[in-house]
Amino acid sequence: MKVTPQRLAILQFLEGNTSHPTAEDIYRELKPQFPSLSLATVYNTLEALAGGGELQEVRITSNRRHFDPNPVPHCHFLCQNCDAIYDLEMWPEELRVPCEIDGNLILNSTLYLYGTCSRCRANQGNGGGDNDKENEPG
Amino acid sequence: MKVTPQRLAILQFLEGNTSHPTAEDIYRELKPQFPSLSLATVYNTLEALAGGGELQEVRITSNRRHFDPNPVPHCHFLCQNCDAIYDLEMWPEELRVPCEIDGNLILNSTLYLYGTCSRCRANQGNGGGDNDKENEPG
DNA sequence: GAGGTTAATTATAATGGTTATAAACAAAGA
DNA sequence: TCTTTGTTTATAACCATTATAATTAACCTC
Repeated sequence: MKVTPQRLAILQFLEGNTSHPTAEDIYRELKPQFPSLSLATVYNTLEALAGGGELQEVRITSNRRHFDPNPVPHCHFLCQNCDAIYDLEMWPEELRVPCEIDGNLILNSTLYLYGTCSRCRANQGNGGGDNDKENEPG
Repeated sequence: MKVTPQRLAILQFLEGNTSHPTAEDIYRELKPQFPSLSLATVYNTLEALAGGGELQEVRITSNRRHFDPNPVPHCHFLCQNCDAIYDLEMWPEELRVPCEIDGNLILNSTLYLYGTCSRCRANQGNGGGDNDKENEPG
């Protein structure tokens, strides 16, 4: 796997990033610095990194793939009010892989939670708006 | 919500069905008995039933929605060898909803497992083929 | 460094599951 | 039976993702 400026830029953008961006998000962010960057390159790079276990895909929403540079198993929480995706460190004991359940060999697992995040709960309690889709977590 | 022959047929097809069909699967199965049936009707009906909590969507594969008539929380297991989806009754204690984690209100959750099913493990042990995509469970 | 091989990047077209649309139709109640 | 209202149907649109093929750049060897 060759080292290219595009791949370095994508890796650098993802490093420590907890916003769970989509390929499109990454493309939009890097395009100004990399006018020649192609969306296909972003997809190719993410595919390669995910395949190598260096990041995980997050399929918590119906129609988009998000990406998380943290490869350690943890669960993801989608706030259905503001659409933000949060990392939660909780991970059930039963899901330590590899393991065996009813004769099946379990090699991998995903755990997605849905509800209302603490920030939105506070806003709603204060009589704030119902649907703060812009208020992503910091 | 009106009772129509199409909806009854879809409900009847799903009742007790553990094969986790897609909308397309249901459409293909029912089309012979219902020549006028439209794929859009299948989607509409599934959407309505899922919204009413009478069945659950299973988004265990990358690009297709599967449906499960069993609304009780349980986890889903995809065999990456034969592509079959199995129900597993295991459900971690921590995932009983509603609950609260780090101040977030959790209302719903999904748990997907990936690996090799017992049937494929047995086949592989016997020197059988690697990729029995046709061998769906009975 | 220069040359050659091989893989990556790019722009763009194609894919395909799902959703939207609007007209035709049928269920349920009066 | 009539009317209203929601449903079905066929089809077009949507849009995230993938495939394609030509161009370009990384990396190895000399």
